[in-house]
Amino acid sequence: MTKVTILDIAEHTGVSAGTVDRVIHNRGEVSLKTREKVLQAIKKLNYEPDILARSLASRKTLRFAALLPEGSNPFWIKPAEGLNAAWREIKPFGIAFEEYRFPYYHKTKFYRQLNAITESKPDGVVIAPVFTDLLQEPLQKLEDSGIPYVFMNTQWENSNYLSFVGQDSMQSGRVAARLLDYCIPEGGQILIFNFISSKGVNSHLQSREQGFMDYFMSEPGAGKKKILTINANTQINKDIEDLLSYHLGLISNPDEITGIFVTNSRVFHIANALEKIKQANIRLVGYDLLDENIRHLRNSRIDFLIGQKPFEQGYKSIITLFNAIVRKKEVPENQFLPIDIITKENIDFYLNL
Amino acid sequence: MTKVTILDIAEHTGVSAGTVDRVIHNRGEVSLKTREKVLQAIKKLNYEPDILARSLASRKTLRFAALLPEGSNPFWIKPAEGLNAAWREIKPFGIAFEEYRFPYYHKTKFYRQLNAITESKPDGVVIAPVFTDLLQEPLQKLEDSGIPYVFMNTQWENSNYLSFVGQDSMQSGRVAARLLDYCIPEGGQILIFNFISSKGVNSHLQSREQGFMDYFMSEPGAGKKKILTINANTQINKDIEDLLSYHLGLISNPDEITGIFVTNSRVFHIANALEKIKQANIRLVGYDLLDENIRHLRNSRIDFLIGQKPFEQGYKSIITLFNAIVRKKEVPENQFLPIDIITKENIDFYLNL
DNA sequence: AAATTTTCCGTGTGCGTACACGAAATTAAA
DNA sequence: TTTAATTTCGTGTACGCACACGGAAAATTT
Repeated sequence: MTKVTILDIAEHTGVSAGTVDRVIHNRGEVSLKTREKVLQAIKKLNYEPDILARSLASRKTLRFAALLPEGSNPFWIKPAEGLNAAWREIKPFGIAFEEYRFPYYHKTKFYRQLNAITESKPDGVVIAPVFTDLLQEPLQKLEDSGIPYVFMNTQWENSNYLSFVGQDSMQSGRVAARLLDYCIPEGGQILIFNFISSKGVNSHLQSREQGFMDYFMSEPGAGKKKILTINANTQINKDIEDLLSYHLGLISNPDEITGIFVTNSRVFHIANALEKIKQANIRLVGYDLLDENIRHLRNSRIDFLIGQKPFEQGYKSIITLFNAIVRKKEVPENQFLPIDIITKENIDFYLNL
Repeated sequence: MTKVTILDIAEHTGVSAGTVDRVIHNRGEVSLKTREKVLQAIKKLNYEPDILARSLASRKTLRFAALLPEGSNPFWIKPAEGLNAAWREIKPFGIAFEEYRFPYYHKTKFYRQLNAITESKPDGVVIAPVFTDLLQEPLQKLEDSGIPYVFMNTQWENSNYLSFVGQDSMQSGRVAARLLDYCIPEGGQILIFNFISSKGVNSHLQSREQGFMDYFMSEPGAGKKKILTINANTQINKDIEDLLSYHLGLISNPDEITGIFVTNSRVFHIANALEKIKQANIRLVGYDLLDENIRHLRNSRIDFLIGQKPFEQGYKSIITLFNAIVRKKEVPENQFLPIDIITKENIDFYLNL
């Protein structure tokens, strides 16, 4: 039960190791006849190359690149850590890795960096496609060079990505809906709060909202709750407070609103505002384990956070490239990460994911 | 910025590769003076061995073993898959792996298998210590042989395990409590249902119950709910139905019980019984993604399941051995996996974890 | 001082694969 | 048929490390 090597199948075929190597790598210079014989022997002896010896002997180093926002945006710290953690593991296999960052809202630099990546001709790319308009052309250039790329966190349908690693946005909205539905009594009113931005991409916010609405449309018995949506284009505390006060005041009975769903990680702004305008007893659900959100979850001003496993998004993206390119495995087109429901009680176990 | 090899530090020290190799492996036959010089050079040049070349050159294969219940118990299928998935990844490094199984309730065979493992003198072991009494002695034999072992799923404090991979049972009880607390109105009554067994180990059931109770003791405003505990030593449908009917009947107002917490994966029994005795509108929380539980979650007879990431438990246990033994890394003493909160809406993303 | 032992160290080979180089075999051109 | 041009294949070396073997140097004994 010893390991089958390249020499075994050379012997078995009556040729030399070099020849076998040539057919394995499709490097030509082998007659069709012997080529067939070698291939048969490979199948028969069930040979599979030793990945260790392979990358030891191969002098060339593969280069991976990643395009993602700068760490100044707190959400993007974890994915970067995941990328690098995965890289450390595959580094011994002769993989180089370079990050290309851009300021979160800076569309121009995003495209510039993407082109820079294409020009550097890496062997694989991870992209967080924060901006999706005008993505067609630079992405096409990548594809023309035959460079595979993985989408991380956000998806861009109209393209031939190798794999997508992230969350099912619409379904995460349904999860949020379920939680609020359980938490608040019949007749309660629910607020959806969208922090939209003219500069960034908001498509996943829409998906989340839609999933949320879907739930209340389809779940039997849940339709009795009224739902109100606010789209806000501000992050200024005072504005948010006023906005909330106004909408809470609109309702005849101010106690009626009993739940708020914030469709992104800015939920801490709402928590702050609710505290300021002295509104307790409103269930609050939002996204992501930012420090400020964690704080509010711990002191119960936020009730649920939905986690996206940002670290794993990065980790898995790199591993996907590795599996596809080095191990030559099939990789799934979509890798949906779990939609984590996080409370004060279980948050400690999600902090590094 | 090229890679530092054993030859680089040999040159730098003025000795040969063989000598460097001897000090790296503490194989003696090196004078104290040159030994020091080599060690300094290693530090200075920041040398770290190439794990690929290392395991390629090393002829010896390490052997890992795992002790866990048979797959006839549905819970233990996933951990076994995780073990094997991890093994496939590290197999190229010359790792062999053997499973030792035992019938879930068969204490004698458990110990017999544990001793068999010890006698086979593996290089690392994963143990699911389902039975903890009398564990002292066979475990001591393992330790005397200097064989490191990882606890999977269950912990056994009184021992020098390398690492524990599993869930914080008590905290998971708190999570369950939080969920029921949110779901049911003030004045509602809650039932804790323990499926105890005279044959198996119940310690984590106790922890879960205690965490559950703790929550209601400490969380402000939550204490207003009455809590009742049932310990059942049966898995016969009729018995369970009678038991539930009886306790539901005990209460003056039968509608008062609005939540049931089942402390293990047998929650499907309760779901079945509730259906049989025509009790809807009772929130039900339990553990683990068994097929029957999933079914009930999907048709809303179970509201929340708490997931333990059984696949990852297996996966991480093997990887932990690998990191400790092959990569010679520090491994954390306790590796608590997330306490997943699972509903109908997000279950699809947890099925393989 | 020679003989013996002990300590210390260098050399060489192999792990399984990649790839360059050149030789042999085949085919095409003369 | 001879020679040149191609095609096809074998050999050798390298990747970074582990380990066996044996030899030189030092320490110890006669």
